[in-house]
Amino acid sequence: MLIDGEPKLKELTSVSVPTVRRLPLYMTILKEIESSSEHVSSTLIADRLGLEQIQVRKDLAGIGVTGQPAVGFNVRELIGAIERLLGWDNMRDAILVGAGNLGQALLGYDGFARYGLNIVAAFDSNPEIIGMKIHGKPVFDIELLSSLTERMHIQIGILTVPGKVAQPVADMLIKAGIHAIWNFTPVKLNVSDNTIVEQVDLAASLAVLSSKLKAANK
Amino acid sequence: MLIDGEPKLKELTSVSVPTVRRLPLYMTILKEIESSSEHVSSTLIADRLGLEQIQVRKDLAGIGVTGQPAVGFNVRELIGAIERLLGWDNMRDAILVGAGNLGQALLGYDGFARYGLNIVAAFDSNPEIIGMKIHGKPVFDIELLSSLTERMHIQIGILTVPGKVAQPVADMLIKAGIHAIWNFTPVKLNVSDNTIVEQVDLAASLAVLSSKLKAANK
DNA sequence: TATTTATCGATATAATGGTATCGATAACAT
DNA sequence: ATGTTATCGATACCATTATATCGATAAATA
Repeated sequence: MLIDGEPKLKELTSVSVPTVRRLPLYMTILKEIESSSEHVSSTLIADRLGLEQIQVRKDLAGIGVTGQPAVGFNVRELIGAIERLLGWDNMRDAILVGAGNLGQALLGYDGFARYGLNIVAAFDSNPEIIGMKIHGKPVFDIELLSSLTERMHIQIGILTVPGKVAQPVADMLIKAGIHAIWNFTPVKLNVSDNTIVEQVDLAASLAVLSSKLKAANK
Repeated sequence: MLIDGEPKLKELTSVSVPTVRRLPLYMTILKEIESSSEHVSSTLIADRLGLEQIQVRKDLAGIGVTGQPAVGFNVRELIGAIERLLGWDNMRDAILVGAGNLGQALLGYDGFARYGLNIVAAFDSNPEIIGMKIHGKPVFDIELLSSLTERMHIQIGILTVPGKVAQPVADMLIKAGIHAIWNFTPVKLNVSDNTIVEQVDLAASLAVLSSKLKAANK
């Protein structure tokens, strides 16, 4: 509930989730043209991404940058604004729990650096991989999770364990001081309000694909 | 544009994407309780998933099943309806292109069978892995893509190649008769209207996580 | 210099998706 | 038998997101 007389700070009116999800797309375009031109129009960005100019303009207005009529937006200013908003300007450390197939793939994905994400270590319960290095990252016994994470003040945990243990491992993460869980398991996690959970839902994505294909085959 | 007198067939009014994305969640619950009870209420499903009863009821109404007041929905009927809508009732074959880190992880993910998806083979250009079997799936030279895919009448292609080659490989897939591309690259693909592209956008997901974390740290 | 064009921002409108209300039904308990 | 409770479906309402319109600005061109 919003109290009426309260000052509505620009900083507090958060950008909408759909907008945030599009920001990385904009970033890709911006990085591409950064070297070749100083300004960019909403039309150009929209065309490259198959979006509407208006939507792009509104998104950019939402993150607080203003363009110049007949000129466009300053590319470097845009990049800076998006990086700041997404926290890509300074690296964030993360740990990964569950170094199975998917976990190992994520450990080997070097694209995260571009997004300001640095996976410092992995944890697992399988004695066969504990002690190993996977793509250069050490794999520790999950029993050590709490002490290491707390000491390093890590806030982000990437959850790639089997679904059956997702909830208990999530509980461990939270106890260890993790504030944000990037959840690759298909399990709906039960967490308190001050923990952020972002779900990567492959099943949902596949469902959309399947239903469209089914509809097209009719 | 909808002509006024036209009959509005129930079959053609497609279910909304947000609804489709929730169907796999419902499925999980339904499978869990299938053996223990014959009916299920929207309240129960909603509670388990942290959703609203009304939303669940509306979704289920949308896919064409009706419940019984004071009783609930028939579990098996629901399962059947969702499976049919998503095409999970009969297996769909798919091929995967790009057997790198992520590709190998997906090849090893046995959960897809539950979603009616069967990856029959992988393709890559790296001579070191061509000819190998990864998690039991053969890896072929990408040059063979067209002939094999066409002969097997495969419709779904999973794209896990590096971003730089995403577009040309997508073109190859389409030429080979693929109708639906599950795109794990961060590249916006340019395809004709009759090709379905479903994007798995990790960057978008991470962006949401980051921005929420940033907001929480304020 | 005047005109055209590309572009923006502000405001208004439309579409979509989510939520609330309420009457009806059937199981269960009194 | 009657009342209470859980549940559904239909309708109405609200919130969010996307799109359209239009006047203003500045660059480019005639």
